[in-house]
Amino acid sequence: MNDIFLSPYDPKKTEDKIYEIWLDSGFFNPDVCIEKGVTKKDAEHFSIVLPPPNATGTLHMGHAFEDTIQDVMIRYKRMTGKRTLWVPGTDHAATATHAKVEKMIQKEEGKNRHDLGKEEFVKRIEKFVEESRGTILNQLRKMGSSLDWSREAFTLDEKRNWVVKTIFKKMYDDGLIYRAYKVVNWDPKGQTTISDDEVEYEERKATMFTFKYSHDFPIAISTTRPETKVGDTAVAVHPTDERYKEYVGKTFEISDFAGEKLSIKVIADESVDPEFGTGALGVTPAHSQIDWEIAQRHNLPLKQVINEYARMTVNAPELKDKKTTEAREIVAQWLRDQKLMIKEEEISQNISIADRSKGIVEPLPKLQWFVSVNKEFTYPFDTLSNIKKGEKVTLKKLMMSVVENKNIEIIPDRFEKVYTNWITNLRDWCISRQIWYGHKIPVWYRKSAEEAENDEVYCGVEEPKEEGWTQDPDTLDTWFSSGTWTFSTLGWPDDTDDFKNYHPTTFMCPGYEILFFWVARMILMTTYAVGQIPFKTVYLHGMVRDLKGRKFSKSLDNGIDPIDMINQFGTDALRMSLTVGIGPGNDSKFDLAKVKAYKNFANKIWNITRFVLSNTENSPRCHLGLEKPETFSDKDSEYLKEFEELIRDVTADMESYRFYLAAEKLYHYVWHTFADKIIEESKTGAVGPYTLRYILENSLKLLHPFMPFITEEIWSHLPATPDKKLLMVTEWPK
RNA sequence: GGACGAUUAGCUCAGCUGGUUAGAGCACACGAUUCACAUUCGUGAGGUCACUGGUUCGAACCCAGUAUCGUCCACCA
Repeated sequence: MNDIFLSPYDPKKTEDKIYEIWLDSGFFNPDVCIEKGVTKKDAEHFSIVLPPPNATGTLHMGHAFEDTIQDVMIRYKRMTGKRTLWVPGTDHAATATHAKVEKMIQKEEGKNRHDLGKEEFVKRIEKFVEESRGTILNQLRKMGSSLDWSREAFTLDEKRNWVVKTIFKKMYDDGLIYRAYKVVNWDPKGQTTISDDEVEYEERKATMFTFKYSHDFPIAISTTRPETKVGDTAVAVHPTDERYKEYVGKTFEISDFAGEKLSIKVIADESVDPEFGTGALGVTPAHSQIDWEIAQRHNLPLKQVINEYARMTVNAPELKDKKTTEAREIVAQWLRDQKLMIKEEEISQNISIADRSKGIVEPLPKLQWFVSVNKEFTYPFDTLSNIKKGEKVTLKKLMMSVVENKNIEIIPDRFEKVYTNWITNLRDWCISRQIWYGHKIPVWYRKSAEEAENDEVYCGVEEPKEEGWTQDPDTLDTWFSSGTWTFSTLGWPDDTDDFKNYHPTTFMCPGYEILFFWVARMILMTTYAVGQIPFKTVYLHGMVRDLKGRKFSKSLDNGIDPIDMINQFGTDALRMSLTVGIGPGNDSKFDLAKVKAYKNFANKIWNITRFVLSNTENSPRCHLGLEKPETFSDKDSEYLKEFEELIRDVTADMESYRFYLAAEKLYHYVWHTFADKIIEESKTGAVGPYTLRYILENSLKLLHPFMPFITEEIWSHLPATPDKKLLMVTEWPK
């Protein structure tokens, strides 16, 4: 027996060394596995593309959790002989990175991005991203992740940029990407548009004002934002509302409303709720999504009164350049002074917040790029089981059908409903952003004499050759590129071996919070551009929270660094604590005691090995490796049979992605059956050395996906068996 | 307003398609231990499985409803 077993297990002496051995072996790369004969060339594939962590700093406990789940599946599948590939990568995370670096520069140098200029600012971001990537990739290694580093990708590298441009052009040519002047979500703090998904809601107290525009105006309206009312062009009532019927169709000129001239047409629209407020809605087409839609239906003029900095643009001197919050009180006071105010009441309402900057979203009309989810086009592929070549489809239909028809399995399945409900209500996706870091929109304009809307437009993967074209200054929503992740990492649009061999990928493991942002977008992009599903199974994991059930956040300062945990307890202990008993879609509370318990478990395995080796290595019945005795004692037979059952159980759990149960069973078996019963009984001679060695060796195999370091370390110290090789590529027991 | 989830031991949670006396870890009590391991072992206490009704030979599990907590979506101006 190696002397190493005489002292307690020390992860620090083991983990980095073992990871180097794995790297040197090359077995993280399936090509090497095939070359060296540990995987059959024609074996079924199992592939995962790592959800790329944002290159904005360091990995947190949620990443550690996510990485563990994936590595558990990857290691298990590799051992069962699958052609197993796990592709690493990082995400440029446009908005998040942009904001983070701008904040850092502001703090350290007191400058904003405009002080630096576009070129310099983007350079600084790239430098920051490069550093973060290094940190993140290093942390992934510490977690033991068996990622194929030779295939590493970045969402903003040249290859991925090529894919993004290719798909943008394809969608543009298909009429699925269009440019339009519409009311969008504008984030005045981040100075960019954002998509509907990036809007969060926060409940706040507000005042609901009820008033009339003028004493001559017959209808009272209610609003929480009186300052926007200087931009009203209509009042809408329900068509059946008897109270206002006589006014419908009439236009009222109001010579002075808080210093502005208004022209208000009374219209009838089904969308108005006659029960709410006065039953009449002041329509502000430029500053409300819903009002914009009403205005479209009734051909109403639009009057913008607020700018990108959330300041008033009207000419009235009391309001001009005022912040909207100031203007609100000025208009309210004017209404009171004019005796036009009818009622003021405190209500609680949801206000829209930009998820990244936390700025209050200001709906503004802007000329932006959109992906149309409801426009029909002819499907060009014959590779999806439910949609035929030549069929008329929409992006929405594509996204819906592959989930409804179970081409893609979502675990836990309750999220299927959440997904389909979201798709049903999906509106066109605003994809252009006014930030500097990200994929540039592959569109060029040539000036026309008139307004921007009439510019000549060129969309292409490469810039136009002739003179006089200017590229669109905007960048793309980061999720546009993330949506291509499963196939852009595998070489598409080229007909590469990787793409043929590993796509559709088998498994995807994101948190449920990015079901819409990312999972849905991957399904959209892949079914549209490639004619395949991106993955067969999506395993949505929950969030790791602190012991009080709160999110980990900087403001609470309750973060726990996975690397600290690794240093204290070892990676294997951390991995077990993040696996056992945490089912899909469930949030978990991170408990130090649990990590400690699995550190103890690691030591238990260590000592079991010490006992088994010292009691079997000189046993005459146990020759080199494992020579099976001719007859077994009753106890031997019983325990071996019990172990077969464990193998079957654990294997079945792994096959159906119930690794959180498999890990628990193994823990319980190894400690309370193997150590406490079988080994104790072996001391009386009732259990033979073959049984001990057999159970030890096969337990190591079963535990390896969960606790790769200690199992590989112990494996390397076992007396040689005929097919001695790394545990990570040893066959899974049957 | 809509959808979904949770409610099981003091705490954190398992319990996969309904099947003996409901499980684990931590914590607790008592005891053991030079002979693999004090990062140990044994024993024990501790539960109306939120509540009400129903289906069934049988319910923590299925159905209907109630309560509390939580999440997501929509958003009324």
